[in-house]
Amino acid sequence: MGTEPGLRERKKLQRRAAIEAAALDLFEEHGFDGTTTEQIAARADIAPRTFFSYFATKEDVVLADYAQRLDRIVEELARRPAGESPWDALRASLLVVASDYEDERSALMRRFRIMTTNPSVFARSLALQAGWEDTLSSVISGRIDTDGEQGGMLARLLAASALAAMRSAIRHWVTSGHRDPLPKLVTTCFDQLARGLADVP
Amino acid sequence: MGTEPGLRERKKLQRRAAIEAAALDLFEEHGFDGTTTEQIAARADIAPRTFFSYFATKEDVVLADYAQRLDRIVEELARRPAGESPWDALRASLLVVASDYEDERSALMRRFRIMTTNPSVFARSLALQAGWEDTLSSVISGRIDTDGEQGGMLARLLAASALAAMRSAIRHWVTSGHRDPLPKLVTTCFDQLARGLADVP
DNA sequence: TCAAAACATGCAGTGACTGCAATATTGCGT
DNA sequence: ACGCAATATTGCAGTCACTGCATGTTTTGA
Repeated sequence: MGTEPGLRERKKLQRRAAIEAAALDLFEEHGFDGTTTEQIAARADIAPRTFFSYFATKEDVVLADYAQRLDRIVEELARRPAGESPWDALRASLLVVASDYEDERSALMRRFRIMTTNPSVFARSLALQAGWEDTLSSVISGRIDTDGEQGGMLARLLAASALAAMRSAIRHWVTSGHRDPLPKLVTTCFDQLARGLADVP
Repeated sequence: MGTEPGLRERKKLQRRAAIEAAALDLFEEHGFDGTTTEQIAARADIAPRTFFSYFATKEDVVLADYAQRLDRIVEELARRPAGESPWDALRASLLVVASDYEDERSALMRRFRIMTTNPSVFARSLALQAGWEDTLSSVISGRIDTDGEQGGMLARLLAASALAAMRSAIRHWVTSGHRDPLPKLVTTCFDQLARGLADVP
């Protein structure tokens, strides 16, 4: 059970990291479209064919961190006290990721820049976020106290709104040159949604 | 200025429609991945190369209606009285599209079915919706009465939340077998967000 | 030390998509 | 009605992401 990861596992992680590093460098040098998977493979010292046993698509390399982020959110969500309202639980969980983002700002910005300048990467990013929405929605529906048949819709609305808040905050954070710390912006958005959107003049 | 569309324009529309019809049929017969652009071209009686002067990608054929939907929303948004709150204006505008959806239910479901079973179509759909968000956000920021530098973030939050409401409602509409009419579900979601998410138990 | 499982690699192929040059069609002034 | 200019369609050749399969290599656990 609790055995150390073997040589095989370690090599796999190393390789994955090597591919990622090689790819990001090349994307910055020659652009996303200007880089072929062969070039990435060459720089990472692997066979061209091997690239695709580590990443399903070229786009996925840019978004390699999304899976762990989601894990982190779900983990945090599970840690929240049972009495807490779904919205507060979501806020707290996403704030954790927000401060991760703040800490890894420069590394993140590399990926953002590639993402925002390339439609296919951007599209893939949205698809992954939709996956987040599905997951959060089903986790939240366990915390929701509604017996009606529309509980599913409500759960999804909560998850979708939370991610909308997060994305709006991130967008402002990035376009305003990080004037305010991300967690503060995220809090502002969550507060607005908690209070309701009717009062926006 | 107000001249009739010439032969050229009419033929273009006809062809576009022919390609769309051919493609949707084929997608249903052999699946999206199981259909090539050549097959579509063959059935639409055009050269393979010509397909790509009508649609940028194979995915776009499934989502051909998105552009007009957005036009419709923006148009409706412009028609809303100046005194109305941004949120109510968004609600009214999206409700128009919601009843369009309700009316075109069966035609829509064809597209939905293809969209939800194919990751790349789904991803493209999200990208187009992100475009909606951009547009709505900038239109709404004109209606927002906030001088602060965070007005942009607020505008985006409104647009993103409105679309989140719409998507949540649509999802429920589809997965629950259209038990309730879409406009009613959309209203429910908008009401919840107007009132605030803090009160969800 | 050895057999089996897991993995990397090479090869050959498919199909979306592009640029370019040639050809056809339509619009319009005369 | 004619012919020129603008605009579309078409064919061709090419690039590249991605896949299945067969083969060789490394790692593991007994």
